[in-house]
Amino acid sequence: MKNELKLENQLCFRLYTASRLITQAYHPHLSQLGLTYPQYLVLLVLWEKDAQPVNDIAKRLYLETNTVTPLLKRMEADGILRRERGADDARQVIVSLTDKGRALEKEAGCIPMKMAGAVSCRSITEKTAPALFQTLDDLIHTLAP
Amino acid sequence: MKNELKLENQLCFRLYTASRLITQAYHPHLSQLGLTYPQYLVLLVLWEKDAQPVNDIAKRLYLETNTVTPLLKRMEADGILRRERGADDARQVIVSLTDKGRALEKEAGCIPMKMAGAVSCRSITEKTAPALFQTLDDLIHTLAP
DNA sequence: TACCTTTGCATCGTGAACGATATAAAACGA
DNA sequence: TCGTTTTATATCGTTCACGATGCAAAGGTA
Repeated sequence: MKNELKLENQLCFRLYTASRLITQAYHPHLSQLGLTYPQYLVLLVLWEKDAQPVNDIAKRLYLETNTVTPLLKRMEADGILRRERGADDARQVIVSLTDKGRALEKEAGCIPMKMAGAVSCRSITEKTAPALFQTLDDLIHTLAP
Repeated sequence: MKNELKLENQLCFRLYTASRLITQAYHPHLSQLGLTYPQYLVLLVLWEKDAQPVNDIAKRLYLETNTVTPLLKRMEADGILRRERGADDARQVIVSLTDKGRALEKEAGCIPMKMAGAVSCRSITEKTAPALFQTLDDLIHTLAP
């Protein structure tokens, strides 16, 4: 068979697998807080800047609103955030953290350190991480619509 | 807020995003063949070696059988492969390509080249790809159960 | 042989992803 | 102002992922 059709030669499969495995590694820490990984990402965005329209959150995560809307609804049902029609623009829905949502920030504070331990390996060090980040950012910007 | 809780500093978010975007880039080529990306991965495994038990395919893709089984059933319904109980071990289900499944290999042959063009950017070249592959493999082997 | 554990696969429920499509508000142009 | 287009979000259907659990065949062990 053609060499390019071998699993081992595929960048995409590596990214797909690495992404899934690292998300799985987050799971025990996040489920303690009652969160999924995509929900955690939404919180990262809102902790940086509260009260954003759906579209801004979606763009930040490179997701579509048809993915984010149900996600936000579940989080609203869990009492983590509020969804309110925009006052100036009635098309927008502004997403804001509740007290519970803000409180989760402190509880989540320890997660990055725990994860840094989990992913540490020969190839990813303080020294090599910046180049890896740069490569992935480059790839993302090349592919982003 | 803590610096580690910023989206920009997260390896996982980059992998998650890069994986989704590159899978989206595959979509137009795969949908022409009536395939999804995970289905394409299954075919990559079977094109390398036909007639494998479910478990071998799942392990190769770092997936669980509860993900792979429905995937294989859909592909069987599409006439791409066959699922048959193992003769020697009746617990196993052996997955084999049909003529249609084998024929898809030729049609898919051009996909890797097309994708290579799509992901080519400053950071990913013939020169830098091996190091990136090595890093991702290292990460995968660190995280794999 | 009878019991027990392991193995291989499947079923179920939930939560993403995402293409296609719908709906209403806002913006714009004749 | 009225009709048209754009924008912001939502709905729907299908396909993954995956934790939890079920079940039957195989493989020990007493």
